[in-house]
Amino acid sequence: MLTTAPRGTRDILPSESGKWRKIEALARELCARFGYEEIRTPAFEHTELFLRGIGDTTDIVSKEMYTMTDRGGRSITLRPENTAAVVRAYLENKLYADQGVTRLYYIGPMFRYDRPQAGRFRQFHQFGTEAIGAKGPLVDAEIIALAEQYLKTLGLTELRLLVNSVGCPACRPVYREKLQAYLRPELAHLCADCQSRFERNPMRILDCKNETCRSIAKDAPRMLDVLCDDCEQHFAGLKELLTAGGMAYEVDTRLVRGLDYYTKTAFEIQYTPLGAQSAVCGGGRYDGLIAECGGPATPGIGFAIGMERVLLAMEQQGLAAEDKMVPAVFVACQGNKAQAAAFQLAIELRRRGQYVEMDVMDRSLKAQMKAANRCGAKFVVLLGENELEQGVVTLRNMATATQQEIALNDIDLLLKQLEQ
RNA sequence: GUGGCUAUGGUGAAGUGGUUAACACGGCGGAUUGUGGCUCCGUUAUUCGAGGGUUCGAUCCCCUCUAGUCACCCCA
Repeated sequence: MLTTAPRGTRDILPSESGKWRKIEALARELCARFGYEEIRTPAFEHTELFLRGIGDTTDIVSKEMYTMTDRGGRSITLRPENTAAVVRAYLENKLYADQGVTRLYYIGPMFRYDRPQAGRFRQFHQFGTEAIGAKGPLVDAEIIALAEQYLKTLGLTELRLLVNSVGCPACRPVYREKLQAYLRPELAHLCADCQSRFERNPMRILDCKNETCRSIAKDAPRMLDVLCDDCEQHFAGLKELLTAGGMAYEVDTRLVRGLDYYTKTAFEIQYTPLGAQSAVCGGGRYDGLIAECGGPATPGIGFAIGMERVLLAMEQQGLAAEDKMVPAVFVACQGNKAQAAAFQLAIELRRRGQYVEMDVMDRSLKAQMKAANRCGAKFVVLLGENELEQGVVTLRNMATATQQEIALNDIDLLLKQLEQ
């Protein structure tokens, strides 16, 4: 127990953290290009925020949240996703006063009490963006472009962009009734899950994998046929922009997101070889969320990308290469006095900006040379009793196996030689 | 939350109801006097995920737990 991380969590070790820095750096760079600025919100929020924001009948809220009472008697919850929290911060800090649209991004851990599986963790990391304040399809397209560009720039292929419209408060209830009317005669034949979905969220029945449910749902009315004029125009506009932007997409009328706040645009980017956890990016529009949280009626749209899944996909495609840091020089020494002098030299070189390796285990010179070779150091500075007496240092070029002596106090010359 | 499979050293793994748990990589030390990469030699698991049980005896059999993995579910 003491030596085991909690279920569904994992350590990101030095051998992997380089990959993380790489994909995080690209996220930041791309966001900068698109004008999105970073926001960092707390890892936990008042439970109420998620109940209201995400919807208390959703799976995420009803069975996957890490909720606890703090010592002050407040119910707090580790964030299972970050859109609700960003909206809260947006309202609390009155960011709407700044300008028309507020473009934000975040990178950080999320928490869901799920059964762990490849690509599914209890603590996982999302890179997400939110554009709050614009209602037209242009932001939708912009944000989809950002997500797509991110995944493609990482080198991923075999990506599928799925889009759909889930309607709005004007047309969704109409659709919901139509769908229920269609399904009602077959209700008894649906699987247990779908029977409970019938009242709660009938649209989810459409993407049930149960065969009977599938065949029943096959000819069900489609949301797209019932969209109100506003939603229909919005969706048409989005498709046009996606095409204009050179983004290949598929309309998936069954695409339903699991969070209640979505309206109009819903989209997902899949990396199909990942199997059951193929959804690498999910997002959509949430025009009602901000009002639901007590703010002025304000439209918004965003997406979230699962970093662990991105890394998995990259690994599968052999893209997980990372550049290892190579020291400019390895300072090797022999003897106590020489060790002190070598330490002094190493510290000075580091002050001057060099990556310097040095043995700290009193190992033999031979062992130090081996270590120098292994870490890929281009040079070794050798400082033994002989050198110390003469006030010099032996500089060995590891590739050519040539050596020269340099005055111990001539750091500038040493640095110059290291440049070669 | 449901079902299936799995669990041996730092890593990849072989193995058997019975006195010493293969092999490979890696690590460490060495192959004359202060020096790497190749080669060679030595060394590196009182222990087989944890806890119980069966047995004269279990890493190999049974149970429970824990963890991983796959499918469902859910989602990123």
